[in-house]
Amino acid sequence: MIATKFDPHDIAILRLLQREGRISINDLAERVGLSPSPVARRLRILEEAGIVTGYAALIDEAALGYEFSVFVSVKLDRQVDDALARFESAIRSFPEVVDCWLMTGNRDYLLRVATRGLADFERFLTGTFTKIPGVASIESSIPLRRVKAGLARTLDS
Amino acid sequence: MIATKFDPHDIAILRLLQREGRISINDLAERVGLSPSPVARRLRILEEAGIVTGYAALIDEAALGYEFSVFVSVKLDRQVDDALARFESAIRSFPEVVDCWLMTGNRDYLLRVATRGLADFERFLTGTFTKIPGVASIESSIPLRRVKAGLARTLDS
DNA sequence: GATTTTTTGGTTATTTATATCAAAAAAATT
DNA sequence: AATTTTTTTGATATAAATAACCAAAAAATC
Repeated sequence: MIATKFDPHDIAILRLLQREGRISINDLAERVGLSPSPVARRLRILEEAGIVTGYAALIDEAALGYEFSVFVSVKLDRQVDDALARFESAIRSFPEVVDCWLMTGNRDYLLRVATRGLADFERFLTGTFTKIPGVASIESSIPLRRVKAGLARTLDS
Repeated sequence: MIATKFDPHDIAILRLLQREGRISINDLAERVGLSPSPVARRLRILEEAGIVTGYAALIDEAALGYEFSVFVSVKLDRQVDDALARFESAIRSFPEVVDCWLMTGNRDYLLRVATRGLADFERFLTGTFTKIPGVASIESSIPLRRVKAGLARTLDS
């Protein structure tokens, strides 16, 4: 099932929903220059085709107290499928791990961990993270500030 | 204006909205065990207090063709405010840059760039990115696969 | 150029959101 | 401990949005 090509109306719909995920169909329709019916139908198709995978409320991490992020790069003992799968399964179960990528190069994973502060981070690292079997070494980098907060590529240009 | 403390109802509302950003107030109410009115009011307050900063449709990057991400770490010539501000302003204007952090340590910025492929990435790098004044050196790391896709810390635990 | 297919936009029934207010619950005061 | 005050809730009514249907228009195909 190859995704059929999007026309400019679809792009306009996606672009608006990327920034205003709770906008009404009526408002959407007005701003893309169509009537509500076709917009609702197009959106339903985009959802069913898996282009729009969901909707999320954006919540201020700092307001919740999770303003302290750390980038952690990880090296595993062995890089066989089994070891990767076990590591990834653990990662997915930790709410502290916000984002995680399998990397090329000399490090195996890059992830971002969000906690309430250095103390919480240490607790997570020593109490939980390093207990994952197969973790050979980790390297932490601490950001000062987020410059641009992205979910996915925006349809801006 | 300090954010007033959240009670369990607020947490439940935020948790659901984090995963189902377009859920109706009625459904929300049913699932948090309140009637619609107080849920609507609580949500409005959370929005006005800046806890909920917005809503976004989650769009499959791959379906749009932007399946190729690169992590780029950047070092600037100088680290004076002026240089940082100019760099960050440029970064914010590039839709290719999905995410960007100001870092401690020997590198100044860490960012993720999403493009259609290696060719597009090279075009962006040589044609756009390296033209930003003050960029001294860059280092690219290529991920194989995203293991966990995060927006922000989830309220799972 | 006629026919088929796709897309649109109007209509209506149903669902959802918003504003208001009285009752209940919680907190504060005496 | 009882009363007052404040806060939160839930019901109701009104307005708005959504979803399903269908005929008309546009686009594509032959």
